[in-house]
Amino acid sequence: MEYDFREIEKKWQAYWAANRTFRAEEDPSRPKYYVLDMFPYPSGAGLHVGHPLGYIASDIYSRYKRLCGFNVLHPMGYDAFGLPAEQYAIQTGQHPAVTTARNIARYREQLDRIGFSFDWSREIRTCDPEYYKWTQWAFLKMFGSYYDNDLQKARPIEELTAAFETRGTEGVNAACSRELPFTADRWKSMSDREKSDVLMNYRIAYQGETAVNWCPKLGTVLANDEVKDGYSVRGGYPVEQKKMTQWQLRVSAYAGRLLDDLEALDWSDSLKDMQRNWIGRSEGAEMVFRAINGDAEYDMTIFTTRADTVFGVTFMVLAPESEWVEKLTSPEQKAAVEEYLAAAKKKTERERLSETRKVTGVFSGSYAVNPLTGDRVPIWISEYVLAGYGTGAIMAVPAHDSRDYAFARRFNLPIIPLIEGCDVSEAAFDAKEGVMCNSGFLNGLTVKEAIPAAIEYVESHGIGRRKVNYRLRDAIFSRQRYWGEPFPIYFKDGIATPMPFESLPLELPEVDKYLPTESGEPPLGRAEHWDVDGWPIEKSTMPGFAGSSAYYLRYMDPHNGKALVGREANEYWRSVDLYVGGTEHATGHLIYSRFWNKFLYDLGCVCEKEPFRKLINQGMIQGRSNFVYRIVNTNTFVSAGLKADYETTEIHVDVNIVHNDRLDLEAFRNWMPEYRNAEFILENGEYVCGHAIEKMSKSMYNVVNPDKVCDTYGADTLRLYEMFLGPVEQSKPWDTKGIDGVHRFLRRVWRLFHERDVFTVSDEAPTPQELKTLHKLIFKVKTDIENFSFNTAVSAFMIAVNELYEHKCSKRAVLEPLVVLLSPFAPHIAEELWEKLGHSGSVSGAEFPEYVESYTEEDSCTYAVSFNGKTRFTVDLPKSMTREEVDSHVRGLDQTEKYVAGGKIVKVIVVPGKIVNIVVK
RNA sequence: GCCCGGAUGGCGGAAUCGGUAGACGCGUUGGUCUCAAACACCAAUGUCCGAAAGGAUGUGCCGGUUCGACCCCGGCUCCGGGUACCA
Repeated sequence: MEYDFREIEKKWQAYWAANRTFRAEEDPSRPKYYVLDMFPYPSGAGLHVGHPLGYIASDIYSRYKRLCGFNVLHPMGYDAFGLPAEQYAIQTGQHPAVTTARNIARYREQLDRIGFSFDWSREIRTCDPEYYKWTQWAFLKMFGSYYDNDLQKARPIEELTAAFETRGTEGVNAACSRELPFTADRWKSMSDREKSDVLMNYRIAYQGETAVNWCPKLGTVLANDEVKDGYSVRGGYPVEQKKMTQWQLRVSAYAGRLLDDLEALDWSDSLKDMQRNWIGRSEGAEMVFRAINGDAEYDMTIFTTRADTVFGVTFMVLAPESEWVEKLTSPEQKAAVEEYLAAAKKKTERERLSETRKVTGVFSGSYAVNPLTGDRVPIWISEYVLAGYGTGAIMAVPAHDSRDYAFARRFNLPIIPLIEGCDVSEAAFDAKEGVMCNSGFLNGLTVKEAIPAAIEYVESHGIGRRKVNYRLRDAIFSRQRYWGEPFPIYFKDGIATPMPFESLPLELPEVDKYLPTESGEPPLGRAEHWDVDGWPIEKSTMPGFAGSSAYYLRYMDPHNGKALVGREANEYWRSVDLYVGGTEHATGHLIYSRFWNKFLYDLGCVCEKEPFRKLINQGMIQGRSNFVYRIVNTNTFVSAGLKADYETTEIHVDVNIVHNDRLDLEAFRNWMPEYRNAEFILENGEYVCGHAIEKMSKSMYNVVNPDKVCDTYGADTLRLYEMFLGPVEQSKPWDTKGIDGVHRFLRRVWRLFHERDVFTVSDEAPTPQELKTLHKLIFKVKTDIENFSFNTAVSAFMIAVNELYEHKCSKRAVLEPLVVLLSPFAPHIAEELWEKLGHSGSVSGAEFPEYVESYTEEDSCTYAVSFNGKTRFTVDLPKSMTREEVDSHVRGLDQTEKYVAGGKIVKVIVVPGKIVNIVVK
């Protein structure tokens, strides 16, 4: 019987489904292990061979953990709300729910063919009302909470209201958008509307005006991580800055904890670094400068990390969007300032970025008083100061900050050097080193001493205070789109009012079109009866990251109608032990999810501080594109080797009609009507295509479908090959060159169990040699899986099987453990062989073979003999030999004499089991 | 600019602790089987010199530590990722 992978794979996939082999149940008698993949967005294009890479790795790990006796939770679901389905709906009028369901069915079919051990009974979809009920629930909880900076945790907003009733903002240390102190009497005199506005300043989910990334083409706002280089990540449309009122999540309140708790996580250093940079902690001081505009005077606070340079302040700068701009513009400068603001406002985010380092600015007409020197310095307005960071105003020290330096040069402002011997004639001296001068009481101190000394002075003189700032901004949480979770909020007399928990889910209403309304409202503005007792319901929907922020919790208890996750299920599964996914989520999903989890932790809803204990980032599988070269203005195509002789256009050609870079001419003519009559200029009778490594995408015609690989080679070959390609973490192009080798290996495994196509295993006792092969493999596979080094594990299988094959070993005592070892990697063939070995039930119920060290021990060991560091020959010696015995043995060898040749042995170095190094003089 | 990775044969990649560099697979070449092809199997395969034995050389570049360096240290070059007026 030949290795018929088609039959075998179909048979066992059906078996797993029918027997619910991978169903997980809470079982306190067994240790748990939770393996999670980042769930996919089901796009219309289906899966390509790059998508399953991480799923295969996590599946191998899950199956391995099962063999080790763990109760493994390994679920899968779909991140089903999102832009592409909505845009497709706009074009075709088809309801996104319909296309999404269709795409999910297709994904499921493709996933099933690869033989994953998912527990499908726990499947979730973020667009399912029974699921997004809990997304809405969490939002309402955030709406009903504030962040207490003293306790460092979220608390019910009622506690804050109670504090306001008795003492106003006195002694309240809560995260807020802006500090607006008031007394208890003032609070009591406020209208409901005013109170609502005040509370919005503190809620963890709040509505507030802020500069947002507005994408006109998509008609929606976007979060910072959804914008890259001034374009939307989805779609690639230009994005501009705009001031708008939006729902936001006070993620910034958690910045410190998000940073500190990173330490204990088993994540790669590079990913932790990305998050650290994104959170961007910087230690410094807030300092108050007296600002004077004619007769009016104000206390203006700035933030600096270089309090030591305050003696070198020669001007101040405000962000164009800063609220100080209005107060500090003098009548004489009003026209100039307004012109500058208008020009700045008109620029798109992209223009602002492309004009990086181009210095612009305008004088406000006001002055500030340096609190340490009493000097009056001018206040300017410039784009290089950001409204969203610090206080939106800075003290400028051109001698020691290159941005301030560029500005000072451009507008001829004075530059005062503060460090002995530094040269500021050409550039600023940014380094935090040297000895201070021109700095009053700081003179003579090094910079490292001066910074704390300056802060201490400032604090003790009431000029300012120590302050830690974070770069991390609050997340903009509303999108002007249809296909997302509706907000369970309505506006009663204009006051944002939560809908009761019992009314959830608030289901997405039907609309006639998926476009904004004529008056510019989001698509939900088209819904009929989108109100509560006549009060309008919020018309924005939640962003993509809402549904993916707590999905790992829902898998623990997916059918619970009373809670996101029941206490018992949560205390058993706790958190994800292993999370596998791409680095593209480093500053998005992985921040939001950690924030969301911490919030639920504060509420006592979950028992772990962090959602994902260990994280593996799988690399991307890139496409390998092929090109043909059309001679300009003809329908003639010239082979790659000859294209230099012609003027040609490079055209992507479908990689599925190219084999080993040779074009299938007939298939090409049939590919598209315009190539029907194509002519070719061949080399050696073949058309050779050009190639390049690019992102795998439909438009590059380089997409390889896993179904096709399963058809020709089988799922087990696909799984092994994707692992064999290289380290999981590494990005690599999909290149089918080596796939035959992997397939050959599986056929060889099959033949190990068969003699002339008849299943044959013997009960003979294995030889020491065979036991050694087996136990070396057990050890290697175990350590490789635990280190996520699947490529070397596959190599180890190949070596072991080659050795067994050479000795025609068909002994049960060797082959049975081999099947178990192989089962995480190639589960279908393993199940089939396991059954043939006489077992009933799945191999996943077997035990991982125990490694016996004594079988692999060598009685002799090989020494490599080197002279002056260069290895010359090797010698096998008994392991029992002592260092001295090896020494004298090697000295006495014939070969040794040859290499000593006239010289004298100075030193012999013996490293047990490794090498003998002989130094000759 | 700043932060983090990486660079090893014709190719993908091994070498997990400073100890025989190039495992394993692909490709290539030669051979066995076959009427032939496919499949399978065997052998060779870093580079240079040599018929061979053997020798020289070799992990991006320059230098250092060490008996010994792909690995550690210092200085570069190039490539990839993140981030970008964050005061």
